[in-house]
Amino acid sequence: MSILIPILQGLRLFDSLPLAKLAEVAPTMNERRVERREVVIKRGETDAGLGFLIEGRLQTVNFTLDGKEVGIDFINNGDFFGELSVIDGKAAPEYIIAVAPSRLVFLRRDLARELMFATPKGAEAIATRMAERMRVAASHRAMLALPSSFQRVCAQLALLAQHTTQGKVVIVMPPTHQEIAIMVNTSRETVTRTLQFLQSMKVVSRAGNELVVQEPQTLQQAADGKVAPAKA
Amino acid sequence: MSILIPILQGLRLFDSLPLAKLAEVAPTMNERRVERREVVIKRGETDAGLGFLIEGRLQTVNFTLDGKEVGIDFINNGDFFGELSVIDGKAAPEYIIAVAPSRLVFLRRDLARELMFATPKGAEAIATRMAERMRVAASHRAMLALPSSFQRVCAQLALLAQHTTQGKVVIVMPPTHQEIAIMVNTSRETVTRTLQFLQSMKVVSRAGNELVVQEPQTLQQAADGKVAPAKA
DNA sequence: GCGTTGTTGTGCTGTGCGTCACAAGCCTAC
DNA sequence: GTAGGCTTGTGACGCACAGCACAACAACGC
Repeated sequence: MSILIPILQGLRLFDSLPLAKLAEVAPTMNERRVERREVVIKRGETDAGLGFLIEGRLQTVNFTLDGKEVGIDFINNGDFFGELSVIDGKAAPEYIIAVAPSRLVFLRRDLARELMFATPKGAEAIATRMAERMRVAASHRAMLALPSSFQRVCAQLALLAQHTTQGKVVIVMPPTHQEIAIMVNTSRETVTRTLQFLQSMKVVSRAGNELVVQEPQTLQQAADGKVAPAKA
Repeated sequence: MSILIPILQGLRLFDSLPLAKLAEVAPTMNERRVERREVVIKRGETDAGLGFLIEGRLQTVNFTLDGKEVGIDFINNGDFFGELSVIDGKAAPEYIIAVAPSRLVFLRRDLARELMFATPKGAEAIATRMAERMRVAASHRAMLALPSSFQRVCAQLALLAQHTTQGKVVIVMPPTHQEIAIMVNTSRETVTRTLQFLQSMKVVSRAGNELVVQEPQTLQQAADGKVAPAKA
């Protein structure tokens, strides 16, 4: 019996799947470890299969013709990725790279399709997950439409923030300024300046490899354009 | 037997469905006609059901807190919409409004779910369609990330363009400058100026209620930043 | 210790484009 | 016709911010 099974059971897509089915597909999957900056899926690939992120963090990115990097969104623990090609057989629209050392497994396309479509439950699980992705995409687009860079950075920080059990709001493993910049379509320097401003206002503060959001509602107001840095 | 059946058969989601099933659900749907600017689905609604656009054109839009309108994408003949709430039962993330007089029908949520999930074919159809939506969303985001407004307008025009049977490339029922502006996150004036420039370069030209793209590859190059208006 | 490489911080300059303002078409209505 | 809507076109102003340059770190290896 594969050592993967307990890991697979923790994945959202699989949590409704009977153990027997899991045991059936587990032997076909093997783990892969990638370093930071390593490419996981190339744009244009069609047969990468369905990927699952066990540990680490990935980012979907794209490149414009002039070589500028464009960040799309992050993939966190337990998420799957690469489902578009699995569903429609067409080329992957973007690159997926690791932004932290990560562990992943892949499921062959035919087996993935079987899990996804053979049962109503599987279909519902995959549709629900895709709907979630669409909602993330929608909020990301709404963010890109914000008028000022300052607002976009704040909005992105608000999206990244998570509540801890102690009621604090933190961003774990904060992305680099550069990584934030390409997500919100601005320059690295503007991100730095925005964060400087937020720190001077005591809205956020650094603590090791966490970014603590001290005033979540102020951050939200900043994203909404209610709070802005002084002109001079 | 409902007069709707032949219409429904023309819809992409239904083309693999047996006639008997269609006849079963058709009586529960009734047609609705909306005028330009009328709201079809409000943000926050949860039980609108699955909508189908028979004729006309819809646009998904959102509003920022300061009242600015943000265009997301267009829904054209034969498309369905409102699937997110049907799948996950959560609130609609955006408004859907008519940009042209339109005819639509709605399918109740429970029946829609049955069609979508009861059979592997239905599940595949809906997943494929959602994958298509995701790809559109991806290309839309890639467009929003383009550095200059000029490029974004050109890229949006390129997305809207369709090939006719005579090998010409046209944009039928072109959106107003304002509508383009909110889609590409720029101002109406910039859209006007971009179009003026493109017309002066003979890249596009107006012909009645069509916009003819005379030089599709030049338009694409403009979107890629290879062609730009003169500084002065 | 030293060098190397990646990240963050800050000043300066130029300009793209958002915004305001207003003119000029083009509808439909009456 | 004239009036009141929308949509399109164009000039002028000002500022947010991209881009450049460089300094100050931190983290790693040797």
